[in-house]
Amino acid sequence: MATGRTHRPATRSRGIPEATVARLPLYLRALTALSERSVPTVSSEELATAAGVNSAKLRKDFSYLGSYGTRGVGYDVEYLVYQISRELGLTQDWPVVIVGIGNLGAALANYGGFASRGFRVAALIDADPAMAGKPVAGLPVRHTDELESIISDNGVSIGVIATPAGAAQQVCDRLVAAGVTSILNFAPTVLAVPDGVDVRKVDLSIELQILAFHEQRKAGEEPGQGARTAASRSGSARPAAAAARDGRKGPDGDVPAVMPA
Amino acid sequence: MATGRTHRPATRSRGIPEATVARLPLYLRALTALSERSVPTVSSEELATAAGVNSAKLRKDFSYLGSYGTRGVGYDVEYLVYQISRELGLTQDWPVVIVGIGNLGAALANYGGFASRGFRVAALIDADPAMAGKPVAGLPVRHTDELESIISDNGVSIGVIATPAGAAQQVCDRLVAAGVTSILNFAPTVLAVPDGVDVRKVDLSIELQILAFHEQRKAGEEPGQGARTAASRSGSARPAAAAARDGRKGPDGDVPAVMPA
DNA sequence: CCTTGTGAAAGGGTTCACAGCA
DNA sequence: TGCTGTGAACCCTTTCACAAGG
Repeated sequence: MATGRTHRPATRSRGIPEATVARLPLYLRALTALSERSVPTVSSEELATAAGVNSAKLRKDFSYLGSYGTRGVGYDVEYLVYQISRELGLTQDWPVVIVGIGNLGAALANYGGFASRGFRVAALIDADPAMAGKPVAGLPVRHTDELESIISDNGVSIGVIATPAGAAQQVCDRLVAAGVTSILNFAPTVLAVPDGVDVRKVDLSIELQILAFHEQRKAGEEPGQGARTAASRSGSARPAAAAARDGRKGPDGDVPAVMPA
Repeated sequence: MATGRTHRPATRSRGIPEATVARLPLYLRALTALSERSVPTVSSEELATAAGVNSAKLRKDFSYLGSYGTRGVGYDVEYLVYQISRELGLTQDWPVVIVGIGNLGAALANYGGFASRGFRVAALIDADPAMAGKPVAGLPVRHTDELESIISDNGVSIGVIATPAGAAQQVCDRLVAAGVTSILNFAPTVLAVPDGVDVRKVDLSIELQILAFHEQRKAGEEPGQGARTAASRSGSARPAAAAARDGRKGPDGDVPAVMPA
């Protein structure tokens, strides 16, 4: 059948487990904040708290990068920021294209965290001719016809898809054919890509559904009090709570999406 | 400070592993598409392909829900749609509030997949007085002052935060105090919440950084082996030169986000 | 003392492979 | 015959607990 690949070649390269890689950005953010406050060193305990994980996990994660800490003291903030940035490949600048400039695409284009950390929006692309030339976040929107040339001219290897579900696969195919090897997909569809291409997805409705699942459980076993009904009020129910972690996968098509491309 | 829970008595929920719960929405989407095409039954193999997972995993997942399939035949589409919807708590309507109506908030408000399955946007809330009353996606934007009353009047238990990072924790606290027990956070911050409250986060820059990590690896070892994909030129991994951005600037847990709340 | 770094134990999740049944 | 449902193996991740070392 259709490829359906969404895998990664096994990231065998040199250790570092996926779960750890997924947390490095979190550590980096916390460290950057400390750095701005000119904090020289942090303990695994403090940093872990700031990043929302537990210290054992953090130390284990860092152990995969090397021994960057000092026993009895902690980690040097600046040094760690550098090491993690390097590990994540953020010491270089990655040009990115965003396809589908609707509300979502515009929001992404305006997103500050973007430009600030290793990424640069090389171009905004939309299929609507009426959008062409219109400035969004300081950049003129380019028409889809130019997609291929934009990618090769700028050496873009990362693409963001913010089109409606119906256009996603088509856009994806063109991006890949033009040389993009990493895709961040906001459209609620399972993208089929050849081996060697990484796809990560962000799906609003999936997240909401997962929350609804847990919410339902809470309502179902409300302690004492009577009246509950879905969404009555009642603060915390049973700590049947949570696990907010990240689960990745590829959704499939249906749900109307967010914007025109 | 401190991230609320760090420990959980183990997902006692009611059997169903977290990983499975995270995939149910995928199956549901694929099934809904089949349902619309009036396909009566589907095999684990077909459905798995449509959902982007492998059949063994899918069958194992379904086994936690019960034995809804027929050996030698497959699964009844309509029946499964119902069972999964029920399991996810989508047979009831969940009122949701979106706080922070900038580009992102507006995109979320316009998101069709929302209303279509179990969720209903009860209100759009923003801190900017100028926004008050302005219609977005057919709903008038309400001012933050009304947050508490909106939540209790509508029995809202799920809230979406699409504000800048700086306002997120504060908004979160108010939501929780007002009775919200599930939060979907789009702001790049670690939210601290009391036990019993679920938080899931969607973070653009984290996803991009993870992609960059893998992209960097690809660039590093570009194996001769042609035909590694449809991606014509392996010119992938072509980080533009560039040192980086200016020293300071404020990329961090305080990244200028997407919109005002 | 203090905190890191890490073997080893414990838990989940994924995959295998086949028994069981329509 | 064909496909589901599932025990068991396997593998990845998290947690524990302590030795190592500033």
